[in-house]
Order: sequence, then C-alpha cells, then structure tokens
Amino acid sequence: MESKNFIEQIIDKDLAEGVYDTVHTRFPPEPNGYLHIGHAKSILLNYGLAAEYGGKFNMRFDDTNPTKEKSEFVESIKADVKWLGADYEERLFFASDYFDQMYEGAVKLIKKGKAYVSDLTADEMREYRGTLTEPGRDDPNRNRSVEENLRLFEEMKEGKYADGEKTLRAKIDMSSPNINMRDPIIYRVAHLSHQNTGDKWCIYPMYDYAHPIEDAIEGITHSICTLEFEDHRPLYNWVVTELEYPHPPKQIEFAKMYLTNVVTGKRYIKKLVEDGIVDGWDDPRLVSIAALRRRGFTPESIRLFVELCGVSKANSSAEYSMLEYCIREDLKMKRPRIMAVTDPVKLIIDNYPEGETEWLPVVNNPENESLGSREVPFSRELYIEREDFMEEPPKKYFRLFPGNEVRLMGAYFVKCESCEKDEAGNVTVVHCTYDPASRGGNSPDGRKVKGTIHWVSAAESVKAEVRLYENIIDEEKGVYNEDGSLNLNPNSLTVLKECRIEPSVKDAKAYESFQFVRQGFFCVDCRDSKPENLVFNRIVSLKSSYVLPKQEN
RNA sequence: UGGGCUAUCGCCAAACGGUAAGGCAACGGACUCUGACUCCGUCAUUUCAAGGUUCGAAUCCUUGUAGCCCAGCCA
Repeated sequence: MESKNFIEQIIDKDLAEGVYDTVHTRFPPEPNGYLHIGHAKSILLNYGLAAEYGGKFNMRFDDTNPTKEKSEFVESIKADVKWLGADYEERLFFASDYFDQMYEGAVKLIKKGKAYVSDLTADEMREYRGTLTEPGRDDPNRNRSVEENLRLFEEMKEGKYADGEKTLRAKIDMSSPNINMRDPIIYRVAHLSHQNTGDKWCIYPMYDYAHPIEDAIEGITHSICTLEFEDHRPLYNWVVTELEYPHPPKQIEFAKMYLTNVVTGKRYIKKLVEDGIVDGWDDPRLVSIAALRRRGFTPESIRLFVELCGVSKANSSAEYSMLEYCIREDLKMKRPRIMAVTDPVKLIIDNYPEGETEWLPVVNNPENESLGSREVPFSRELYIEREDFMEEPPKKYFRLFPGNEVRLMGAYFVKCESCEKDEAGNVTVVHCTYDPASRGGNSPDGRKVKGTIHWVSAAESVKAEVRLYENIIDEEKGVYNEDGSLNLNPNSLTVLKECRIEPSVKDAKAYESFQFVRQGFFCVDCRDSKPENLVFNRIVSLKSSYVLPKQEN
C-alpha cells in the first residue's frame, strides 16, 4: 500500500538482480560544523534504509581536508546522530583511517598509467581546465613516465614540495564536457596537522578520489548523497573501476530538503550571533539539530517529519507548519496538559470563603489516562487569561462576560458579575460567583456551559518565564532581501513573558515538555533553570483560539 | 552559450501506457471540561507549454519554456 521511493526501487532492483545481496549505507559528514535539519534527512534516510532492508549503517567522518576540520565537531555530530536514533553500533570510521590504502591506490593508478604528477600552479590549472563551453588542454606533464611519476609522488609524500607545488591528477579526458572528468586532482600537498592523523601526512586526497574508496573499503552498497554530486558520479565510478574493487558501491543522489523561511546560511547565523540576536548556533530559533533539541523537538518528531517529506530528486522546501504538525503529533498523547496563564488578569470569586484553599484532582491528559492526574489548588483569587474576559462580547464569544457562566476547567462553574478597571480603562479584576454544586466541573442539575477556561490560583501559582518564539523571519518577504541581507524582524524574535503556571510544574524535571492548555507545547529549558525559576520554550502553539470578528468602522 | 538534473494542488509527494494516492496547509460542518484534539466533508476533468504516436498518455516521441548544479589544490 505504501509506495516506495525511488531509492528503495533502485535497491529492490539491485537485490532482485543480485547486484548486491545486502544493503549497507553510511552517513559521511565532514566535521566542519554543526548538523542541521537537512542533515537529519540524510542521516535518517541512510539509517532507515539499512534498517528496512536488514542491512548496516556506518558513521563516517569525511576528514580529508585538515584546513576545515575540528575534533569538537566530531563530538557534536556523534551526539546529534545518536540523539536522532541512528544507531551505527560499533561502526564509527574516519576517512583518515584509510589514508594508507588511498596512497596505495594512487600508486596503483600511476602504475596503470592512469595518474600523473603535475607541476601546474593553481592558476595554470584553471587555465588549462578550459571553461563550461571550451574543452581543456592537456597538462604539459601529462605524459610523464610511470617511473618519474612514482618518484615524484613519493617525494610529495616525503615532504619535498611546498603546498601547491605539485598535485597528482587522474588521467581521464581533458576535453570531457563534464568538467569533473578533465583530469581531476586526486592528491594535493598540504603541510598541515590533521585532527586524526597528526603530522603523519603532508599530502591529502581529494573528496572525489577519497570518497569512493572509503565506500568501497567499508563495503557500502548504496552511497547516498545530494544532487550536486550527480556530475561527480562518472568520476566516482572511474575510481572504483580503475582500482578494481570487486563489488563497487553505487552512488545515488537525492534532493536536499530545505525549510521555508528559516535561516540556514552559516554567514547569516554568524551575523545573528555576532549581533547578539541569537545566543549561538544552538539558539532555539535556529534549525540546527542542537537548536531543535533545545527548543523541545523530539527525535521522533524529526523522524516523522523526514518520513512525511519523502525523498525525490526535485528541489523543494517544506513549510515549517509540517514540522510543527510533527511535534504536535508526537507530543499530544505523551505529555501532561497543565494550565498556564500567559497574560494574567485577576478573577475574584466573591462568594468563595476567604483564606480557603482546596485541592482539586485534575486528569493530566484527558486523551491518555495512563498519565494519571494531579491536584490543583483552588481559591477565592485566581488568574485567568486576559482574552478570556470581555466586557462587551461580540457574537459567538462564549467565554466570560457579565452575566455569562463558564466552567473553570476541572473546578467549578462561575458566573461573571462585574469587573473593575483602572483609569486607562484596562480591566484589572473580574468578579464572579461560583456554584458550589458544580465541583469538578459539572452541575448536578445538568445545565451546560458553552465555555471552559483555564485558570491558576493566585497564591499558589508559580511565576515562570516563558519564551514565546514568534516569527523568525518575515513570512511575507522570505529570508533574504534582494540585496542579500537578512530580512529579520528582531522585535518578534523572542518574547519573554512572565506567566502564572499551576504549581504542578514544580515537577517539571520529570518531564521534558508540557502542553499548556490552549497555549501550545512548551519544553522546559533545562540549561539554566532552577525548579523555582523555570523557563519554558514554546515549541509550537496550538491553532488560534477565538479571533475577534473584524470591526466595521 | 557545453554538460548534468528537475518540473504533478499554496507546500511536500505517489502514479512506471489503463483513465491523477496520501500528508501538511486551507475551508465548511459535527463533537468537545482546551475555540485544541478527534470525526466527517470540500480542495488538480488535469500533470511547465505546444504538437505528435496510441483505442487509451502525467507516463512514449518531438520542439520549446522555467528552475537547480558544475570551471576549489572544498566537501
């Protein structure tokens, strides 16, 4: 019933035709930065395929260029991959583990007359390469003897040459319409210390040469990468063919998934950090894996998202609402739903005894009884949401207004009697009377109320800080302005609010997140909050509550 | 302008010559101790365009159009 994506179809065919008898995939990032939501797709795709076909999944760091790589990224990437649930078991590898084999491979190519040492400078190399429309010209060193090439390459390894002085090139075709095939460089000289191999090497293999070897050594069957490498596939195949690997891996490309109206560009994120708008690459408003985790997204929600998005070769960008749907879907049955008032106004129950507090049992998640229930304090003075009272209600408003009766969730029916206002006309207190017989939220006489509102007891409620993340980006205009600058509305980036939350949040440590009734899902920011000074990050808000009808002037 | 790739609803995405799945979003309505959830309904006579082949075309052929990628000693 479920249709298979194009990669699964390729795998099915390979398995059926006996090209491979297993499925072995890998996630091969360069440790040069943090992982973001786009990587999650690659990770889960590769891992998912291996799991689906009963195969294996490798974690491999593609660390062939020491200028960009740092071991701190290795650790963060490992943590993110594990968090996402892509279990690579003991199969953690580094491209640099294979430097010896890559060197031997290069020697083999030289001996086969398929590679040669070039003296060209970077500028000359560019000139000789030709352009998109003109073929390239042969390197003057293209026909060096095998012996000379062997000697020169050996000398490159020995450190006889300075950075950039010599390169090793594959001998393919300088007139190929595919520029990647115009005698690509496969080894360069770089006197640099490597995060894994230290100072052992002063020559490093290029991606196009190294990657197929890494895959072949590990027994990868399907080497899944993104679309921009499509043009590199002939070279990938050239390498595994010339090096005569028996069951060479197959490269398959898919389209990256972007998120609409979200900042992913490293230079923009850097600027946001520098300007103090966000507090780092894991700021919850960004979409790095670490940021999403800190924001409160679960691995399950990311998995669902990737699954729903699907895989194809068409460039696309998913709407943020799809991600929101996924986290809502994942949390709604799993998390306790508690009451929090984010814009408090006082409600006084005039006929409730002063100084008395009673503890009412309230179920934690009406849709999931296994989450149990809690006791919530109720008293004469409460806070309710400012928007839950209107002195002059429009049509179809069924919350609190003078004369109307509503249910305080889990507690009693209350009837609005009056309100107090300050000089500016803002409501300061709402006065009600309650019906003692309606304890628990139902009246024995069977009368119904149309509205149910949430509340907290003024005295016992906990003051907590809530961060409401509003639009990161102006949705109308998108992420980037025409001049390339970032189109941000800094005022809407984050709103810190002090709210009133029922005291059960003191158990916040027992949960990672809550659903605040009618406010959405919030995760507890565990980084710097103490139980008595809780901070909640909004993960996602629920759909709009009652919106006032437009006023006709 | 050389080469490679892609084009199906606002956003993802199936369909593999047999008469356009599904999800998100949106919009109706029912239900409700969250204006949430859930439920039920609506949402592509048409697949970038124009021709052609065929009993039959999103699928095959032609010719166009639009978008993405490639000229790092980056990955």
